[in-house]
Amino acid sequence: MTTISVLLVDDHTVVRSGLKALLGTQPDIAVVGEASSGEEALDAAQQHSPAVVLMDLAMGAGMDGIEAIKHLRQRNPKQAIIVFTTYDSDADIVRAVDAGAMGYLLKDAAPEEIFAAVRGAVQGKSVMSAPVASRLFQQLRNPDEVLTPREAELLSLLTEGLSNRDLGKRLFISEATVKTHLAHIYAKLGVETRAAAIATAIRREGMR
Amino acid sequence: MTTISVLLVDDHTVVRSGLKALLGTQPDIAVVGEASSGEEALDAAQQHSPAVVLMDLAMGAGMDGIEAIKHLRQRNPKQAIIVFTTYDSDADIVRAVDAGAMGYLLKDAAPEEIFAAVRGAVQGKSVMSAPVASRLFQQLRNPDEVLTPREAELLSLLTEGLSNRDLGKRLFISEATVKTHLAHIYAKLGVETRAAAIATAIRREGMR
DNA sequence: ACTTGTATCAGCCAAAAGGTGGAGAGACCA
DNA sequence: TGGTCTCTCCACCTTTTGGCTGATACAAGT
Repeated sequence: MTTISVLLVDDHTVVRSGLKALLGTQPDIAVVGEASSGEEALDAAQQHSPAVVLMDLAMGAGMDGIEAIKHLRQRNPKQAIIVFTTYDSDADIVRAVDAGAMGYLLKDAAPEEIFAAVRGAVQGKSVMSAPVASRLFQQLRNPDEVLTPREAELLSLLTEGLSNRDLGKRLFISEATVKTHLAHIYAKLGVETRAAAIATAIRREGMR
Repeated sequence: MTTISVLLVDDHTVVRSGLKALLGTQPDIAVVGEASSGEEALDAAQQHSPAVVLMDLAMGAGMDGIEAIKHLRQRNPKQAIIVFTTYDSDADIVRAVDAGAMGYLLKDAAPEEIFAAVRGAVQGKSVMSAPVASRLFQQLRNPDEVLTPREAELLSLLTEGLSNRDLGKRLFISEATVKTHLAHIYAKLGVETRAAAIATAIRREGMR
């Protein structure tokens, strides 16, 4: 039996110690490091080269989870990354999978689910919480209504109340392109205005 | 030295074990029970009569945190209840304090903060995370920023994505009046656009 | 009686957003 | 190679929104 080394990335101290306590009960799993931000995660991964990285997507300050995942994948593609977060937002799921996440767990997952995800990840298996899986399944059934990564990115910024101009600046694209993306997003979400899009996004997608 | 008995209420297993691990390092604090829902919390409180209840506001199903706090206070007013949650929503803070919470901690609080809150709570002291305190302070300082009932009604409909015209029809007022109310709402929320108002309302005020 | 707060309405103007109909570049796949 | 996606950009036009100023009416508290 090989021991699986795990790196925990979460800006909440309690969540980290909770995971550590839970994973500590498993003889074949060892937490080798902790990080509370994306930047720290990169350092810690460099230092410990864990087999699995358990990462929260929402980090208070600095690099967000998605960015961190991309960097981690780039440096060590063999490393399995499991997202461990509170919400099952469509956009986040798509972006995380796109960035290279192997699994997607919600924080209310049962301990057994977490263990299974860690063990599965090192074998190249994708393990995800049921609500997440059902969302992905639905997306496969209706590919027309799935936002592209770029659109999801826009929608996410949209829910922060930015104007088209600000969106353009933030994403380094012209206002015209912003409007094009928005039109597509509206069509896919089945709404006519940005207000409705934001409402739909936050309510339906669990965005915050 | 008296040992402080604590009951943990959170629907996330990892958060519970994290808190347990953290609090376990303190000789004067003992976790005497855990619950993952409001209903369970009431039972557990009855059984263990803990000195302090650490409770998450957002519980997946059934009774929410606020309801649970009210019931707990009713049964045992001497018990100190500390809210331990992820977001510092204005509405949640007010409602929790109103329901009888002694403290309000955010999940990214440092361990020392948590210990201090538990110890302070049994002495009747209110301990809260800095962002929470600053919000409460701001509310006391600026009663001007409280929405009138009519404005709140509008804001609520706004978060459903309605246009000014639709808002007018729904509330039987002219579009001009809608615009007036909106201008007041924007000023009070400190935003310039309806998009930002919706984002602020849903995120900060806990509207869903 | 006077002030304050709330709710209602109007008009004007500038800015932002949305609709329509394109179009080119790069990736990927059959 | 041809088709399909995705992302990017443009122009033109209409609708919507927001900023500003000002007004009336009613209720409640001082």
